[in-house]
Amino acid sequence: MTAVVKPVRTRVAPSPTGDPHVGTAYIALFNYCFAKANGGQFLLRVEDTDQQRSTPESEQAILDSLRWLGLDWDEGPDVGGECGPYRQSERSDVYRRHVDELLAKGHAFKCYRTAAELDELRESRREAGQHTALKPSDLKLADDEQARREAAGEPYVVRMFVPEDDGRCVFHDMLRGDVELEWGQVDAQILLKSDGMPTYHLANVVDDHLMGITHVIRGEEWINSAPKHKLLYQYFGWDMPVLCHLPLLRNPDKSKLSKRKNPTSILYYKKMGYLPEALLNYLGRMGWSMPDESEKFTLQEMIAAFDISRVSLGGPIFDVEKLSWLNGLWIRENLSLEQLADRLQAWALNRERLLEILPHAQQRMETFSDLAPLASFFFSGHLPLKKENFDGLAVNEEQLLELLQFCVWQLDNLRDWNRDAIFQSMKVVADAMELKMKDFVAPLFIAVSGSTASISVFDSMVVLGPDMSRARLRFALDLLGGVGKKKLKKLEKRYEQFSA
RNA sequence: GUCCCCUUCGUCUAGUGGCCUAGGACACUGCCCUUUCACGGCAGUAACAGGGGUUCGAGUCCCCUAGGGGACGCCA
Repeated sequence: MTAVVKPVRTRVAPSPTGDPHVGTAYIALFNYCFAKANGGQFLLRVEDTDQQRSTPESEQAILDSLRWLGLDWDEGPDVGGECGPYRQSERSDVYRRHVDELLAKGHAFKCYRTAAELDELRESRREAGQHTALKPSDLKLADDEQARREAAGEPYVVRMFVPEDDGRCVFHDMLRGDVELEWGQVDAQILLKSDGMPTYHLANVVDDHLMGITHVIRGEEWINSAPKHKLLYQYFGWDMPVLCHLPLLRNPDKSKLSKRKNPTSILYYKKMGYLPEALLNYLGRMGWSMPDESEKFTLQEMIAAFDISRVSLGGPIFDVEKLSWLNGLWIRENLSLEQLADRLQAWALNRERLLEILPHAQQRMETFSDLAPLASFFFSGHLPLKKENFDGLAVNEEQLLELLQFCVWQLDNLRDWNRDAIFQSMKVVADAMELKMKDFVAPLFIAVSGSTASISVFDSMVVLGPDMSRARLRFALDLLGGVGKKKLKKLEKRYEQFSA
């Protein structure tokens, strides 16, 4: 097999809260190395057609994070904006035109089914049979009803036709060889939503084609959608890129790496004081190894030795401890004292960061030397807390755990990170637990800043940022023994009641 | 529930049929270095999920079982 020059593109999607996810960097890293090692381009497109969650800020956060890590992307062809969702009408028009083409060729159809009808259809299928995949024939309305809804201008989506017989779809994966899936599992995927936006599946295929993508390296969770994508390429009459599905990064309990169980935001690791080189290096050791098994290597060294067949398929568990060891190695062996001073200054001891903290510190200072004890928790990772630090609070032990757990969940779901939003979301918990604000915030003070005599928790959380704040609360929760599984379920129910 | 993917020390991994008495790294334990703590050095504990094949020979190839994960959305 000979290597051909391949432009490679990776897609990155913002998460609902806008945190750039390490999983995204992981996929990007392998795309980057594959492209560079094969003389191709690394093209990037931030992708999210969901207007609810995608914001210019969340898109920018991902781009900034990748740049911080040193994964610079190449200029790609202009297929409707270099990144960002398909908000603008002129950009969604690209997809509209392609959908019209499929409609005209008879590969897609308009579907006027309502959400309630879909639920019912799925429910009855689940009860009766095996598959829940909805086929074109299941969705079909009587001709007169279809005509009626169309005439009434009811909202519709455009779905793709899929085979309804018993055959199987075979596609090739660079690492797994031929993968076979049953067509019976493939539903009549929506291509165009009723708001006129394309779904990932359509946008993905159209963009890849227009950008001249030859290799798609993505996460394992996409294996099951490969048949849909293959079908779309056939419908359009386009060549399909080579597919490669990378294993998923895992939590210590082996589930897919998630924010609820592990800090997943790149920003968290940045704030924690990890070097971008070390984080990238560590990501490169996830499911991959240098031919000589070196533990420490640069991006350039990784590219020079890159061979995608060296990827191992077991889902690697993200081990913060080993990452920390590696980071220490980088600090000790790769930085001169001058460089270390520069890095530290850029990391936290810079003017902007100081100006964020000083408004809260100034009133509480008598001498300059008061700053360190007052503000040290802003520069810390995990606080040196002990169980005893939580003694003597107005809340009992059980309430304490509940309170922290509720707050963690509340903050997980918080989109806007500012003082008011944080305060409001915390107040919801205080009210639900029928606690006085003073009693309620005391444990938060300890968890976030290490002491009840400190800068306002809400202000502190704003400065610390979402990832570090959440990590502090989670750390306190763990320190206090955590919440058992049974208890957790009960709490989840209670939480659902008052958070909705 | 249905389908797909995966399975070497607790964790990351090496291993592409004989070089495997299974190697390295993190973590852990012990010793050395050291006024302390780290760093560093040395040593130790620890794995081929189970069962069947194929083969002169299997961690490596095939099948079954088990376990884990993922997908089944007008999310990506």
